[in-house]
Amino acid sequence: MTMIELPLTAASAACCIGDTCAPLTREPITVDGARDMSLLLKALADPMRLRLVSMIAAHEGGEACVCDLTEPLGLTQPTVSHHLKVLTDAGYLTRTKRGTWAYYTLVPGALDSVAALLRTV
Amino acid sequence: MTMIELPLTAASAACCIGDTCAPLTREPITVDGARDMSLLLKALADPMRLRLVSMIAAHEGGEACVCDLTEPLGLTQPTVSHHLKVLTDAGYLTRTKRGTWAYYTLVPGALDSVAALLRTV
DNA sequence: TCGAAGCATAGACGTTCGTCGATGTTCTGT
DNA sequence: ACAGAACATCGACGAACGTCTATGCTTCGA
Repeated sequence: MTMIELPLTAASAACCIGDTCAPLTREPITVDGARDMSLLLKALADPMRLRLVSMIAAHEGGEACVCDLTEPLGLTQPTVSHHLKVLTDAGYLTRTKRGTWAYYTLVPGALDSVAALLRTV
Repeated sequence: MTMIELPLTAASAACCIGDTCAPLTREPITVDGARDMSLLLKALADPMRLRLVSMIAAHEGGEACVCDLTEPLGLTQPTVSHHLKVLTDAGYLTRTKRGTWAYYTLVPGALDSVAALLRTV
């Protein structure tokens, strides 16, 4: 069987970390699993990025462009774009470009997948 | 009604962040809520700390001393103690000293509380 | 065609983080 | 009382992170 390396994202995280379906409390997580999971958590472990996720979800239509998010956060546009890229690369957000605007949306079930990873006995 | 400032820990995290019981997708999280939640996630967003939590949970009796954890991680004893302190301060672990040994245990429901915070609609 | 708007990227800078060696502290056994 | 074991704390150092300014790339409207 040929194994293919796939980038781990927040949406596909549940029950796939380190090729072990056991929760943390059954047997020790693998080294690779711990690394992947830490990347997912690290992308979320920032106040501004948490607010970004929350604001996008709460925004009308479940989507928001960069210009909607810059002012309420009190950050510059490049910084907001940076945070959005981190969240998108981790699999929490998707980007859709319409005209000159870039609209960001939550990936359905992404947060739930990560939450499932934290589940213990 | 008198409000008392309490340190937010992983065990008490569920439904208490920023005084809002709404999930992230209802209305934007508060500034303080985002800061507190990021601290909880940051404590967990490290490969070695994830492995520590997992190894302690999988250890016999659900507890482990520092000497049990140093060698399998390939870290020095001060580094392991440092990580255990971070996890303990965040509310994920408890410390019990018996003799010269310090035994660490998972706080029941701590991971679940944080997982509940990530729940969205 | 050209200027402006919206966004991404690049480079720089100060801060935080993970790790280490050295040392302090507490407890046990002799 | 003392030597050793187990652990915590301290100080230092390189790497990673968050933020900024400056700049480049598209797209739209005049």
